[in-house]
Amino acid sequence: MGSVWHQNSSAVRKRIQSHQFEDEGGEEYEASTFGGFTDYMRRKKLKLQNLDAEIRSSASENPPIFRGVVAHVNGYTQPSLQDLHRLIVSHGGGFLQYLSGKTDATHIIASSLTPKKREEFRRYRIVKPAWVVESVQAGRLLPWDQYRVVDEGHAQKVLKFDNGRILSQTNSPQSGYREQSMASWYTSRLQAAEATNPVGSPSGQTAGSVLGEKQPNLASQSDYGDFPSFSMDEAGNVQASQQTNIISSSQDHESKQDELSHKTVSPRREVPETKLPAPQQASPSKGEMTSEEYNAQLLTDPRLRNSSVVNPEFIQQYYRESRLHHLSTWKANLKAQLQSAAAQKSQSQSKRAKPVAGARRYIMHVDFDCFFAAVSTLKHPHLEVKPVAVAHGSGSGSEIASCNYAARAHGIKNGMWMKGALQACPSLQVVPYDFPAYEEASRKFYTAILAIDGIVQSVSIDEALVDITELCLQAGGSDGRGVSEGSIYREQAKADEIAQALRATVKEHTGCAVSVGIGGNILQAKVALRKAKPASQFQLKPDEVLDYIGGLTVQGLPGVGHSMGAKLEELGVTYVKDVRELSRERLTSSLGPKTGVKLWEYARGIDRTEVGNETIRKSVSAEVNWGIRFVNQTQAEDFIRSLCDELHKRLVESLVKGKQLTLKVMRRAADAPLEAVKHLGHGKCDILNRSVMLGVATSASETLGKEAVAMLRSFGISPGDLRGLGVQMTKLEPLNSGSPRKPDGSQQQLNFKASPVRASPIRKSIERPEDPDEVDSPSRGESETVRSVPSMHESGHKPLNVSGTQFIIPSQIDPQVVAELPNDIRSKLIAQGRSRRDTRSTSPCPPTRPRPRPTGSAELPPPSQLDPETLMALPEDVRAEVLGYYTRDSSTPDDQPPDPRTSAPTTNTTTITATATNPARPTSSSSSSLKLRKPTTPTKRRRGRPPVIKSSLASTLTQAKFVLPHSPTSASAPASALALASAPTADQPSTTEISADFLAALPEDIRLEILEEQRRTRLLQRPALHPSAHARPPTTAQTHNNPNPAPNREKTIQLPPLPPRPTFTSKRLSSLPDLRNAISAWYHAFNPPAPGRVPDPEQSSASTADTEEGEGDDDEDAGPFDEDVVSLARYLKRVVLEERDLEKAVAVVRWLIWLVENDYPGIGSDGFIDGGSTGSTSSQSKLEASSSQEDAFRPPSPSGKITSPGGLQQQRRRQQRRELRRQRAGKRWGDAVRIVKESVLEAVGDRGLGEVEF
DNA sequence: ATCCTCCCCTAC
DNA sequence: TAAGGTAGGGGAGGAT
Ligand SMILES: Nc1ccn([C@H]2C[C@H](O)[C@@H](COP(=O)(O)OP(=O)(O)OP(=O)(O)O)O2)c(=O)n1
Ligand SMILES: [Mg+2]
Repeated sequence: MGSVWHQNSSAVRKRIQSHQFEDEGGEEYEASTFGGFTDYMRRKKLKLQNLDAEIRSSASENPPIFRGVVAHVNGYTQPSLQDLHRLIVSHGGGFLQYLSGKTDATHIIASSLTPKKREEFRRYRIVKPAWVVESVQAGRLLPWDQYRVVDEGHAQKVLKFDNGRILSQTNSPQSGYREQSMASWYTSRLQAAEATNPVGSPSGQTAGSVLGEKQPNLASQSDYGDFPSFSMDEAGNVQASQQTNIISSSQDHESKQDELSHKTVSPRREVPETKLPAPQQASPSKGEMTSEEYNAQLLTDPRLRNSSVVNPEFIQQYYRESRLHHLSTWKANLKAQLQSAAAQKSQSQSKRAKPVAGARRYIMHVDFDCFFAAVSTLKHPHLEVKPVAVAHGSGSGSEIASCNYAARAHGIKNGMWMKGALQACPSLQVVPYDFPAYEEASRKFYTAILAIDGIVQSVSIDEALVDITELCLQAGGSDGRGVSEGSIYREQAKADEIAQALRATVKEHTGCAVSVGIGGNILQAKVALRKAKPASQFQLKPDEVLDYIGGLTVQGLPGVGHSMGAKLEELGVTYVKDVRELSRERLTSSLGPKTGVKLWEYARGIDRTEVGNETIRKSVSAEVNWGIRFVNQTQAEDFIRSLCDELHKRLVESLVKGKQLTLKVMRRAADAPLEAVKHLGHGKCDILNRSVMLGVATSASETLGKEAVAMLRSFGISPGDLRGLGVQMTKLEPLNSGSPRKPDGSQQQLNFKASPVRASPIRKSIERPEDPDEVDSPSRGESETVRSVPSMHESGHKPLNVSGTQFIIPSQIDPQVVAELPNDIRSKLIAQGRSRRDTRSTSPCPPTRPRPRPTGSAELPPPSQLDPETLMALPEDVRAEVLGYYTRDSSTPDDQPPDPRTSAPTTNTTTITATATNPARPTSSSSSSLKLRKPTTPTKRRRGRPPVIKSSLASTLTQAKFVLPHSPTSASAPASALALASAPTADQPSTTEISADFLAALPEDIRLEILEEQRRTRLLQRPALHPSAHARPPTTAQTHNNPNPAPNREKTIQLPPLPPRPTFTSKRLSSLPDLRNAISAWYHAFNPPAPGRVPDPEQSSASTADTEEGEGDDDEDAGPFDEDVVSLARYLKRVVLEERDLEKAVAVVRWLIWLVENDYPGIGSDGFIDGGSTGSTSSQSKLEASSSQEDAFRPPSPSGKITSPGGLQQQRRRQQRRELRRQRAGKRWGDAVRIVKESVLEAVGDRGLGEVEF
């Protein structure tokens, strides 16, 4: 298998998921059985069907304690949904089976919530089931607040272990009522305790211990406490006591086992204690260090550093050692190879008349016995009869990929963690992986299988399905339909014979045993294999099918895992035969149409699936959820880009490109310790994902990297809390048309029609021949990714729904064009096109809405001629310009009316052709070609504010942006999108590059940051150039043109927040980098960081622009927009009330204060209070009052303000105005601070918390 | 009805 | 120490 294979390509669809990763609990893959998982969502559905009526009627004399309460139960709950329902309804309450977005449930009952749900229910009172139970017991409605589901679902997770089972997971359904019930405050206490006890403390398990349950040893798999690396001691002890035996590959002998065991004893790792040397910290509430600090310390150990993401070669190194990665890769390659072989075969020989309709069939399922273990053991013959397991080491968190039958006799299973395995079998021998040997054995195995004249389908590296119907029927001498006993006998004998021969062959060539299951269909072959298993074969005859299958456990059926097993159990099913008691309807209503039918059929031995069906790849992805320990955002972003390079490589290998990119993130759960149980493992996490529709299918790593980074930023996750990252491409298309990369991709042949291709150069940058990749996305900033564009279609051209108005799309932009824009830009343009969707989905995507633009922007201008592809193909800076132009427009509606641009543009000179880039998109675009209008004016403009950020900024700041981080907002909030990060960013292409002058004028820290960013960008880009497949044009040179490598433009500016400042950063803030970023960007947008703005060409232009608007005026634009302020205030309030993260809110306020104080001493802190009115009310009024003014500033605002465009004023005048404006700005910022502060205080009051100091 | 997105689940 | 990847099936629920 190691050979090289190719594949074909494509089609579309798919995405990733998000949920909480619970597993830690059991063995990851099979072994499981952990009790609790059972329910899970099944209930979700079942419950929905009860009717209140019955309940009510049945219980009437209960005190109506729930009068006024309308509840909805989410997820698994200990008193079951039905019970809760009954309790509530019978005690005067209302119950909603479904929560239609806007309905009115007053309370949500849940024991825990997934991040998604959490977000979805953000506006409700979320209480634990105990509230209901205890209220009923008490005979009165107890205060719900005491039963809050803390934080997110995670919070309580800790408590979960209840029955001795390990439920580690957050939501795992299982928790018993008890834990759920006591939870509430109790829970919080525990959490607090935990928090306090940082990582290191060996006691990491505080929670567990407190509860006392902690589970027995087996807990091993739980991420909660068990053998966290920290508690190495524990682990060590355990190990020591057991003495593991590791066989080195070269020599075997158990004798050496001791080495390892010994070492374990020492507590080596940096012990927890270290943990806190923490410098800053100081913070009160959580006395722990931040995740970044922790990671930094952790990485002090060179060995750890080497095995974590910080190592540049981490990805390669990791994949080289990842068995699961190998399994997946092998499988994909085998599949491709076999499919292509089959295709060729069928082509050459037309044969294959399918067996007649109702004919008997003979299918073999062939599989190596404990594959890895068997092959690895070949090198250690003497271990053959001992319990052996294949793993990377004998440490407690090492996973057993495969274990032999001797080991299984002790209860060990594949996927189990070493700790548990050693407990079950102390004498377990651990042998190392030998991937090349597995490939070799597999190669021989497939060779033998392919020698059979049957239809082959690979299942995995060690497993295959072979349809030998034809061979058997031939041997039997019938068409397979007759009932001649003689024929049937001969057929069956033939099948056995084939299997026998195959097993002998494989055994002979590989030295390992394979077992064969034979049956009349895939299902039967598969279940027969189980019985065949150790080194044998078994043919399940037709007349034995029902009995045999009926005696299996439902989970023994393919496709039935813990979740479905639990649902079935709830339906009273344990064995397959029990399924037969259920009607098809019952099954389909409980499990879904397809699943229900499939199960019904499986229970009767029916399976219509054919062997060898061809399939086309629908997605390509790359992810790493181990070893992820970042100290800062840059590392995270660099890593993501590396992953994108990997993804790019895989896309090219598969000859596909895709239109939808999805980022998957594993974030340390709120209640998870900084150190996972498993060494460098992800531990308990929340899984989040977000996707973007790329207007054009691509495989360019730079594009992927930018989009992925943007999405990552939009999550606003503290880098130290990241535990896993992945990128996936879907909506695949063949790479065919243009070469994937050609240097210039220029021409995608197919597409562009129109204009001759030439790079257009708008502006300087042109020169770069651009690599397609480089060009791709124009802006980089963090934009929020809007995935929106929901409607986009395959062809890509479904217009976005830019429905109307919301976006202001500049006049002439064609929706299609918009659709094609890179997402960050697009998002700006489009605000929320998807708002609806947003709502529901998780994504916090921000529908960024541009500021409220008064304008009716709604109308889209006549379609422009911008060819999206073309646009994508442009060099980044050029594209930025173009986009900036649009952006600008959007912001300034005024201009539009006339639409000068439109017309103009068209005519305009430069046509951008696809210069580079990806082209490929065939068809599509051909039609449109766009022309740009003048590039020259970059437009930077924007209201008088600062150069950078333009509208985007504005938009960003609007509510949309300040959305609670983790979750997507629920429907209600329009704002859901968050994209904080993005906001600042930049969209603004206008700014394009950063001039030297401008840089010079920046504060040192910022400047360094920018430079660093640029450097990084450059580095990254280059590499991309060589991607194996194609060589990219060395174009890089281009960069030179601009003083600043283009890409960064403003974005850079906003980038990172300056470390220096915020002292308060120490705390939680660090976890909100994006938030701070957004605030900084927002603030600096109005208050340029550099003392005096510098005259820089770019800048000046920017300022000029400012002037334009601003000037016209007066400065009204001197300060922040009220709506942004209000938005921030609201957001923070939500942070306090819903996210319940007061510290974060306070930190943000402080950050703002700090910024303001810096520029306007005295105003930010207290001074503001005087002038302002007091009370929130006043603040409001104030806002309103000012608002009128402000409108003027807004770019979009329709008010005619805009005025003199040309505004080139003289500097003096400008200066004067500037000063004036400065004063006003100071006042406005002071007001902003006050408003925000009050909002937080108000929230604090609502929560009944004590006072807060800013 | 049918499609689409976003998950969840399963398998090795 | 450990290397917890990856793709497809399918359900829920909204849009069409
Ligand atoms: N959780 C798992 C399950 C499997 N594998 C790898 C190692 C196995 O050897 C190989 C094949 O998986 P099988 O399910 O076929 O298991 P075995 O071949 O080990 O055992 P058997 O087939 O005898 O049950 O896949 C793994 O790494 N991790
Ligand atoms: Mg096997």
